[in-house]
Formats: sequence, structure tokens, C-alpha cells
Amino acid sequence: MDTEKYTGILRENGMKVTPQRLEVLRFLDENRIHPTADDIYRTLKKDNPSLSKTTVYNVLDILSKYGLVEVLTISGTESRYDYGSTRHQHFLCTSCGRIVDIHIKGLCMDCMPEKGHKVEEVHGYFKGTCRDCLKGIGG
Amino acid sequence: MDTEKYTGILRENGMKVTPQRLEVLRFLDENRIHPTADDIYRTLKKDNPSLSKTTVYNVLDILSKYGLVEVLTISGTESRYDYGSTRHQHFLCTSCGRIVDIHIKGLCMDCMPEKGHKVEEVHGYFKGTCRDCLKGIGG
DNA sequence: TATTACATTGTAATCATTACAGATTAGGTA
DNA sequence: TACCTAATCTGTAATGATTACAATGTAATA
Ligand SMILES: [Mn+2]
Ligand SMILES: [Mn+2]
Ligand SMILES: [Zn+2]
Ligand SMILES: [Zn+2]
Repeated sequence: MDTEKYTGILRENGMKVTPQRLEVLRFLDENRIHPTADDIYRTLKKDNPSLSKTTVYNVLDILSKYGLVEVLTISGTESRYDYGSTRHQHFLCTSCGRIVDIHIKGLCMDCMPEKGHKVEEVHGYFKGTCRDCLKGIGG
Repeated sequence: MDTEKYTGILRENGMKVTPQRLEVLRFLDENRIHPTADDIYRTLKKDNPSLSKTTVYNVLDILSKYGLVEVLTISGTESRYDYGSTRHQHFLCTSCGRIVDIHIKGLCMDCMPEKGHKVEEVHGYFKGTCRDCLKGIGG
């Protein structure tokens, strides 16, 4: 179950290790689908019946505070969670609702010199119809 | 009160003209601060006591459906509304909560060729601390 | 002016997220 | 190993933005 991997990640970042944190972290690592808190909750609940949704929110909150997960607010109705990794952009399919990773250049921290604002995060996102939906095989 | 201007805009786009739509449109045009639905509601309510918040949502909904306003979902907690105009990006100040317009190049519809997705909207947004807050004069 | 489809209003419902208080536990210490 | 305690987890209730709905009002057309 590769518990050691996630235990190490939590320890290295100065977080206490709990079964709930390990499970959420593992889920995010193994399911790069930008899930909602409820997605995570419903899935993990099956094997962890005592899991509380509040705990899922708490874990996601601390993981994002420590920079391990990024919170996406593209859809407008609910937050999506993205497990760390390299900088990339996102494409929201308005047909199937999926969020697809996009890797493009042209977005950088140095893009806005003159204004004098201090940029801490750069997000690029796109909306449209994904390839699968265009082909009629989308969700 | 420049009613004719907004009457014309609504008519040209095939929408019925109502006092509520004129007021919301005028507010958005004259207050380019990316207000929330509640911002709009509270302000307009002063001079239009019978205004309903549902109406504000309805008007914003139809205006966005007709492409006159853009819905921003940067903050994650509430939608912000941006009156048409030219393509630009946004900067969310995590200190004062304001959303500032940013005009940069490097974002275009042609950025993602290989994936095969059909791009209908391109958004770029940034988070950080705005110039005013850096200077200690922010909200 | 009469008609009618559409818009507005107020209230209630929904849904994601947060607040809170009591029970549990991780990690340290003897 | 057996405690200790602050941190975490859990369940429930509260919050707040948004939406659903039904009754009332009105813009556009003839
Ligand atoms: Mn991603
Ligand atoms: Mn803007
Ligand atoms: Zn799709
Ligand atoms: Zn600021």
C-alpha cells in the first residue's frame, strides 16, 4: 500500500502522520483527476467507514497550506484539488465537466512588470470542449 | 442617466428592456470593480427598494449568456462579474480581496494545438499582493 | 387597449463549505 | 511499555452563495 512513501512526504513537511492524511494523499497521488472533496470522501469512505467529510476538508486544507496540493476554482461551484507536481495549466470541458492538464509555455511569473504587484501564483485555464467529447466519447 | 445607451445595448442583443436590466448593466459599466452579485444588489437596492436579489442573479445570468458579461470564479467563494470589453487577465489580491485588471500578452487561443481540444475561453489569473497593499494603503 | 409570453419578486430549498464541541489519537517522555 | 497532552477526527449544526418555484407584474406586439 506504499504507506512509507506518504508517511515520508508528511514527515518531511512537518505534518503529523494520520491514517486519514495518508489515505487522502495516496488518493490524490494515484488519481490525478482533480477530484472534489466529495469525490475523495465518497471513494475513501468505502474502505474507511468512520471517515468524516470534515476530516477530508481538514486534510485538504492543511495539505494546501503546506503547498502539497493546489486548489482549483475553475468550475465555480466547487473546489478541485490537484496533487503538487510541476507547473501546468488546466482545461475545463464544459460538456463532461472534466478538468484536463495542459502544458504550455507563455505563462510565467515575469509577465507583469510594470504594475508593481507581487505575484505569488500564476494560473492559466481554458474552457471549451475536450477531445473526447468532440469525438462523442466524452463522459 | 444615459438610459438610451443601455437600452440600445439590450435591444441590439435581442433582450427585453427592463428597468432592472438597465440598472445592473449601468452599474457594471460604471463600476469596473468585478463586483459580486451581492455588491450589485446592495448598491442598487438603495435607489430601487423593490429590487430582488433573485432578479440580480437572473439579469447577470442572461447578460452572461448573451456574452455581455464574463463570470469570474477566481476567489472560489463567490462569482465576480466583469462587463464585456477587451480580453484581459486578472490579479486577485489575497490581502484586500480586490481583483485588478491585467493586460499581458502570451495568452492566446492558439496556444494548445496538439491536444485536440476546442478552446472557447482563455483565462489567465494571478494571485498575490497588490501594489496598494504592498505600500500599506490597501483595503 | 388587450393579449401573452416573459420578467420580477419573495420565499424556500439546495449544496458546498465552515464552526464547533466532544471523543480519539499521534508522538513524545519517563 | 505506560502515560500525557496537544493535535486530530468525528458528527452535527450553522453559514452563505446560489437556485427553484409559484404568484404577480410588465414589455412588446398587434
Ligand atoms: Mn492539474
Ligand atoms: Mn476585468
Ligand atoms: Zn469533455
Ligand atoms: Zn490588495
